[in-house]
Amino acid sequence: MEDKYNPKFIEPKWQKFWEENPDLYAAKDDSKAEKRFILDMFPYPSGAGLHVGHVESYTATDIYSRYFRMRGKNVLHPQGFDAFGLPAENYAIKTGIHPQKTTEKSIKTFKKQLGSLGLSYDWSREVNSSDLDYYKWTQWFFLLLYKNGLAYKKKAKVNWCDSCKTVLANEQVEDGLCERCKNPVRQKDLEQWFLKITDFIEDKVTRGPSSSKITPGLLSGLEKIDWPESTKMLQKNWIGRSEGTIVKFLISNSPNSPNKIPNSKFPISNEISNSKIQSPKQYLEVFTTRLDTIYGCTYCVVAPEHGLIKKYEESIKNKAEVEKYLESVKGKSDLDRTSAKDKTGVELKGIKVINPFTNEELPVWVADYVLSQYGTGAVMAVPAHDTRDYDFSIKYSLPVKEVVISLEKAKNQKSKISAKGGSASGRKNQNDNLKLKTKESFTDDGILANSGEYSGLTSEEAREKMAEWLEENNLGNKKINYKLRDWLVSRQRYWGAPIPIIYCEKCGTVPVPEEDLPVKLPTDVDFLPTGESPLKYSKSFQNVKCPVCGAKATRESDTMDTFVCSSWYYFRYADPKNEKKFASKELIKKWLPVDLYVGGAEHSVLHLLYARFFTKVLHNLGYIDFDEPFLKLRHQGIILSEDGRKMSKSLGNVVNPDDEVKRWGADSLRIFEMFMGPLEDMKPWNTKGIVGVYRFLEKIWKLQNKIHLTSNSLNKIQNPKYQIPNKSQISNDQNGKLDILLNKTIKKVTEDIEAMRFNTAISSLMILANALEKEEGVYLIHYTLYLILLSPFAPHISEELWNKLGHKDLIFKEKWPEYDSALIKDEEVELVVQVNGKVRDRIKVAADISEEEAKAMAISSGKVENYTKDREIRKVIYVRGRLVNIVI
RNA sequence: GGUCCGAUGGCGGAAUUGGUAUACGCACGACACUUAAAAUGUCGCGUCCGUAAGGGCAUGUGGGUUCGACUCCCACUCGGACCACCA
Repeated sequence: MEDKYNPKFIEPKWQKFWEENPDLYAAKDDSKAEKRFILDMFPYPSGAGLHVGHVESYTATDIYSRYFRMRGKNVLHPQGFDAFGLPAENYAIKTGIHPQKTTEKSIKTFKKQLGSLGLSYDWSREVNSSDLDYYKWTQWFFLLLYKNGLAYKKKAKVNWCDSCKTVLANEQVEDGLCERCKNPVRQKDLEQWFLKITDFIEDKVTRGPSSSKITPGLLSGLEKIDWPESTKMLQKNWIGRSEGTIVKFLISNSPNSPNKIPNSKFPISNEISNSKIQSPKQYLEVFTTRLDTIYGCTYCVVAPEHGLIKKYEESIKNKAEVEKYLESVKGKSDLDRTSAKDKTGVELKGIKVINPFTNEELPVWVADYVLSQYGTGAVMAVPAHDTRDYDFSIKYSLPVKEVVISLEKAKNQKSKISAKGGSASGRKNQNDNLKLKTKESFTDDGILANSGEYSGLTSEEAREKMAEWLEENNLGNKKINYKLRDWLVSRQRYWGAPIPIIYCEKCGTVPVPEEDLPVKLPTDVDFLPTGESPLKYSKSFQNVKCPVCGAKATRESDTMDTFVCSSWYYFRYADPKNEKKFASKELIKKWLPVDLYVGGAEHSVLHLLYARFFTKVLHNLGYIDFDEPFLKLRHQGIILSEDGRKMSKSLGNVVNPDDEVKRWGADSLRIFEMFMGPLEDMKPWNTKGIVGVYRFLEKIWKLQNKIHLTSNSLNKIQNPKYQIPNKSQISNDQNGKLDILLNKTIKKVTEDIEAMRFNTAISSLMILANALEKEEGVYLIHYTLYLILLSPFAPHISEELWNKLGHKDLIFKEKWPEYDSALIKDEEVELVVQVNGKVRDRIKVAADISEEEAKAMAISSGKVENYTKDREIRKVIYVRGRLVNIVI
């Protein structure tokens, strides 16, 4: 009786076996073999369990891991759980069930689901960021940063979510809304802990024992790592480095204004020089990347929060109007403020500044399109060359003055000028031209005009020269600005790692001594959010003795952003049980950095930037000798639902991997998800598609009945340890074709796995299976090698069939086959014969045919002669093994 | 608005990186097996003309480079992702 492929039976059987033999997948700390650290982003154990996106990336790393194990590498392929976080706490608020309980339960479900997929994790190294033994080290990291001046507390305007009642990092605010609950975020002043990530943007001299070394910064470090270009670009943009200049605009009518401007290039106007006041000069500092446009500056704008307004309160003549405006801005949420396309502002009447280059007196406006946090919170407005300033100038009828013209325009004018033969008329012409063009701003670099001695220079040259002049005269300096802010890590939440700080009335801020770690999360808390951390109301937690003086003191009641926990977890896998250190130096050296990291692109900035920061800190302090944690990074693409939309509970179009495993088996689900398309691509689910993969596995199952022995191949059968037949063996062998195909498949599958092109690897396995199936009988050697190639993709069926062949050992203990390069070359090839690039014939020739012979054969081909008749052959192009192109 | 990416049959996608476009899978159609259906197997499956042999046209649109372009260059159209008043 023929047995049928039955994943329901064989998959649990092998999963049980693997579970009972955890050593099979364990990474060996003491092995001398070359290591491979292959890592998945550890999941947040949500109550919803695993989704198909998890399956996609976990299968990819599993295939990769299994492949490298078979290549004799010492593979570290661990998994763990990012277990702290808001959802569990929110659930606790709703139900009163402690987050620890729900988290434990979710983790159990997750592990069961992961097990049902046949993933080859080394569970002996599991980490859980909410475990005491884990967050002890998260706190240790905080102290490390604190002790090195990289963690500090300051009062700051923070993003506050009224619904979550907590602070959010800039990165967690989307469109002015809370990333999690979509509530509008508002600004609030709070004392908060920050980590100094901005210290590591640029390269940095190390502080560790070898202080002559450099820690490459977050920017330059991107250059040497194998990450998707788009991800690197996102990080670069997020860091937002821009080179510019600080320019000091003299506040001309301040109570302390000087009577003249030193070093000005222009005679000072009477109005200003007659001013009587003679005391320290007051300046408005602006930041600009377009210093070359400064002759076109027609006013300045400060942010509503800018200090100037308060300082010169008395000089402002339209105080009521300004105050009203400031009030209206304050009422706006971040969303209103950034989504408003219409720019608003009010002139600060009575305040004037002086452009250091032109000596013109300019009005100052306040407007909320200028951001207080960026640069100096003040800008010079050049309507002719900045779209925002242009919009604003149109609305409030402010002058527009063009001072940069495009290269082509400059050329045209030059020819006009020379045609007219006089520079005087030329200049006039130029001015006319400038006045005409006020429909929109020209924001590109170009050639300067109307810019005094700088006219005629390119923008780039002008920026250089102008900055020099400013520096010489103490009126400004070059400055690099970044969008990236320091990382705010305080959260007014319970379910996170407590910040290990104690506040003593006498001693002030005191770090918890290392030997007192961990600072344990108390259990006597009420989860209902109050705007303060629930820890604040736990007596057992709050009241402590000051570790320095022993006096009564209180603990910091905020917990850390969960991204702190996930910034270092990959180190812990190297040495997960260490009680003395976050990981020992030797084991870090053995396993890290991570060779392959796979996870969602949504982490392109947050987690991946923070993790790099932590690694750079450790490098800088001499703990480790590498400075990038993840050498190679790949993202799995989002799997859409069948209708092309995103899967979501509310749309009811979520595919549950459990259902698919139940129906088709884990092997089918694994292969199907890999076969859908390139790993990184976004692709829709196709319910019917998995059937094809199931049929493919069924086909392989049935092939076992075709294994047969011919007299020709008897030697192979008698020797159960297979070997690839050599060329002389196959020359008499009817199945020589299959040997060639098998070798080609070995090559293709090997190369594709290494490049993570799993979809084409599977396709080539299907082609070989189809070819084997067409044969009346299949050689054992072919089948044996086939199963080995299949095993990383479909571990259960491969192991079962291997076992049925009578092997005592497991298939994944087998060596990955090498292909025979002599056997991947066809003896005969099909040459395409083209006439003028169009295919007209195909001829079979020996693979090693000479160029002359090939050309001659092609030309004499009957079909070709129809086209070449009566025409002269001008040229013949030969591409070895591919084609002959006859040009007539 | 900016930046980046992409566009190939009815669908997911392949194409040795400038050399046979549409591999592999799904869907579909015909046939075989069956009382019937399912399953399975065989064949077909870009499009147009043609009984056929064969030929024309096709990789979003238009142009260019080349003996030869899905692949390189220019312009445009559409779609997606990210950022979004960062001076």
